[in-house]
Amino acid sequence: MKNKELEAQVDLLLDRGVLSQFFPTKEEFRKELLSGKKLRFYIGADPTAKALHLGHAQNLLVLEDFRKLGHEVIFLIGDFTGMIGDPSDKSAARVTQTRADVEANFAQWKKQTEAILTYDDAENPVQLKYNSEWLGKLNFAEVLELASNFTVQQMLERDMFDKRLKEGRPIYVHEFMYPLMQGYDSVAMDVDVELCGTDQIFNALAGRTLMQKLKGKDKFVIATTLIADEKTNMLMSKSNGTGVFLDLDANDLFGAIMSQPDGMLRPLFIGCTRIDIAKVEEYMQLENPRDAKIILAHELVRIFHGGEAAQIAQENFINTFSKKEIPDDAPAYTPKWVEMYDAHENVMDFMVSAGLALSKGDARRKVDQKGVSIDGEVVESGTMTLSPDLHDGKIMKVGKRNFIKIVFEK
RNA sequence: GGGUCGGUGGCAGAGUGGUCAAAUGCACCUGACUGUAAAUCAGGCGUCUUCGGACUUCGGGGGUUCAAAUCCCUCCCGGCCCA
Repeated sequence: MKNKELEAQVDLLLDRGVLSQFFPTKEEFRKELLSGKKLRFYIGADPTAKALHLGHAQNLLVLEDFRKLGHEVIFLIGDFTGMIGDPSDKSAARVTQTRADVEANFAQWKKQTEAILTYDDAENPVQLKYNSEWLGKLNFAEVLELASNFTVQQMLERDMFDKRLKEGRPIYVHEFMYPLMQGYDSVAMDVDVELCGTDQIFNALAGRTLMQKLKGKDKFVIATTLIADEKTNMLMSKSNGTGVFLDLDANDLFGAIMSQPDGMLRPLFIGCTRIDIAKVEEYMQLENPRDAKIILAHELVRIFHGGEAAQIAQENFINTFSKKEIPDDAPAYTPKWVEMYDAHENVMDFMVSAGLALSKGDARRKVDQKGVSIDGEVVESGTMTLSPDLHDGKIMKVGKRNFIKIVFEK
């Protein structure tokens, strides 16, 4: 009886569509999961940014799923590997981070992931580890020993290196070490399963090799799909303008989801929510994709900020964008008194000091382009001064989504 | 060690004495259109401005010139090839 139930849960997870590649095979992994053994899973991330994004969230949700199945799970902070940088781009290769940077970043991460990872479970909490703990202790001889398990040709098989070689771009020797380090993480933690994105398979397999050679153990590598637009195959990323970071507040997160291209809908539903697949397909059939997007946005905000926040964010969004109403929770800002002119700031200065424009020039441009309005009335001149009589309590709108309430001191 | 090419705006990448605040693409901003978007179209995208212009930018420093991203010197950094 119990087995049937487990089997159903395992299959639900394996077949959802988030997990796309299994090493050695999906069947063997499934068998292992059903064997009743408690497995040790891990997923790693380099703390190179202040905020995690939805791609991380997708993978962490899977980690949590396995935790709920009773397995031991480790969230590995790659503080050591982060100092070298995954060789995905050259600039990252030379960023060195201090211990303080790493810790500051991770403090943010923890806050961002508390909604999806259970750090405080009494029986089986998500464990945190830092890979500097073991990587920092290896001496040169040990590193050489590790390196002797691989050939240069094997390293060159990695697409990234191959591509760079062909393009005549540099490959630094220490970058070859990256897969080695990530691989050693597996050995040091003696894990049974590594979860990663498909872009990390090469590194994870290096760990599989090391596990076999050093421990005589077969590590599973389970890769999640990267979140990508179904129509264009464009990855969700900051540089494509579709990156969604987990440090957004409820309103901004809602808006960020709503501004995703339609092709991102299904991947996000599948990867970043646990809404039933059949239900997801139902949503995908809705006549207006916007409605499905609202459901998605609502669900994601609910996951990260709670149900109430999701409701409010949704109402704000509909009022602000669909009905073009002005949100009533706009942050307030007080115009400064300018002694020299014996008056309050003009519109441009106000925009700059309230953070609505980067510079006075930027403010001027926005006004010239009719992008600034106060209570729905377009501001024609940037030199118009704000006065308590005319503007107190009114809402200034800059662009489509930036609002500030003008509040004078009484 | 030798040779050679190079370091330009958030990124990629033109420009090689004045017409350069520096083409173009991406990213970004504003407007129009929409389903919020995407796509498309229009405009913008160093700072300040009394809108005439002023000021600061092309790896660092120094120089030549009426005039330098562009020429020279020097330092720093990198690619490629040969050894």
